Amino acid sequence: MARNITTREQDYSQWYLDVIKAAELADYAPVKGCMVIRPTGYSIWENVQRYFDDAFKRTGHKNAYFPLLIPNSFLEKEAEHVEGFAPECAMVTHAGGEELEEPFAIRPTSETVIGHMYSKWIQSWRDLPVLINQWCNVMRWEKRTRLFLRTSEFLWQEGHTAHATREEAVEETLRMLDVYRKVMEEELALSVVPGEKTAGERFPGAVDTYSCEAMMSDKKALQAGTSHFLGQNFARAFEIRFQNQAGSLEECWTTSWGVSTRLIGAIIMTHSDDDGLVLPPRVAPVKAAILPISTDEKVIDDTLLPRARKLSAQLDDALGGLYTEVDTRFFLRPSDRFFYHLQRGVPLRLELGEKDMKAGTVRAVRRDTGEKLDIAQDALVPTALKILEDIQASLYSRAKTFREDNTHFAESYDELKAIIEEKGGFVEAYFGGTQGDERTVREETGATPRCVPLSDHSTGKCIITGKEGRKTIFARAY
RNA sequence: CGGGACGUAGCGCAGCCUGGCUAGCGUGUCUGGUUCGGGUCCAGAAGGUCGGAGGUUCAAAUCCUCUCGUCCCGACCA
Repeated sequence: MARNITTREQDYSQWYLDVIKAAELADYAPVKGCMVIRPTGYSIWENVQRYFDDAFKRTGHKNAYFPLLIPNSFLEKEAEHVEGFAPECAMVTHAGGEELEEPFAIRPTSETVIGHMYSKWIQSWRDLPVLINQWCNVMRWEKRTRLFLRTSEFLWQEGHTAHATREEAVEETLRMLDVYRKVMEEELALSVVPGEKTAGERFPGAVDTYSCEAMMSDKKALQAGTSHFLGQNFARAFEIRFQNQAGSLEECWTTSWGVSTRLIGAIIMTHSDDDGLVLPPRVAPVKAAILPISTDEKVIDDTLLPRARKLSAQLDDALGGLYTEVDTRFFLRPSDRFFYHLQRGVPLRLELGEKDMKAGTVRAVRRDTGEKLDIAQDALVPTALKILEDIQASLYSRAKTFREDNTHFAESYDELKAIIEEKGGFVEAYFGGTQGDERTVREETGATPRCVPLSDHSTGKCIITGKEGRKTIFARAY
């Protein structure tokens, strides 16, 4: 057992922080609530980014960049938006040694500037749809922060689209939600429930908000990504209008959607164990670590290292990138080197020792299960690829099973209370209440409505009001 | 922002109540030896203006005041 990591049972929050520290994913910055994303953590983000970015491009979106500073007046143009974000905005009041006439907000999200620009760019129905995404940092002055899950500054992607019709915009909102779901499941091995947010959980300024809700290994929910149908709210506020084919002016229908570095927190809390980080191969910066093992310098130089390097090159070739690492730190004992890769979540460790050279094999050890097998060196590449795929698949199915096993149905409010208190996890129940009812549930149970799953259209008697309600998932959330 | 706790070596802590040798311990780091296929063992060494400022005192890590910051629980949130 890792002696530098608190067990999940002892203290889940501490475990989470210990895992991050041991894997050197991030560190605290000198500014309150901010973090430094260290190279290993950033590499994970780059992988995550690439999968999403590819998916956005395939659905016709292009990247652009909008400025960090937003005139304060912009935020005030949309009533709900300003109410939602003003309290957590950092403002720039001075520049060039002078007080500014109008303060600038450091963007908490970019609907407003982008809306402003769209109003200039969009004139005609021929200009639509506009499908733009940006990768950037945003700042929200949160009261309580936690590495990756909630930091004052975070990295994310925000897609902003404008359409001619309501139907198109709704379709886009749901399309991107599904893109999120797919990437999260297939690449990050997260099991998520796509659904619609209730009124109390809606994005400020949105007509409808959708999210992908994931379950962490402590059974708490984490909103892993959101997609908003903004209706004509922002188009109205920023005068994003187009002339239709009949020649009259219409307001656009807009959407926005985002995923952030929070996803790294989701990956950590979904897959890792008490020994440290466990990464799905598809997001791991190093998919396989190759460790030549010997104390004999001559053996190392003459046979082990050349072979290790060759295997590494072959594997990189097959993986289509620099995803393997030859660990040449012979000044460490093998067990210390094992431990190093173990805590960094390297999915596959390949040991190459004198015994292996004699037998013509490589000792492969899986991070997720600890399972060891000896692979013929000739067959290493296809076998390693297969194992990596298997790790990816089994991490996903483990996450899915865990989520399903910890999802319960409540017939009544009392039952919901009992499940939240005793078992935790997701609780499905019919709900058709108001925002006030949502608040009551939160105050009395600590749980909030996470989403109304898209896959379940059933209706039933609301556990609070007794009227008709939709199947809704409640959980305590991050 | 409300309630609670805490700032002492990179990290984790003891010492403080009841002021007083050269401020300790674990771990990590460095050196030498030993060991070496899932965190060896032994020896030695480096590393601290005790969060900061002010005060009380012959004397402050310890007592008092202020201040900055962190963590936990709530409210708010990707």
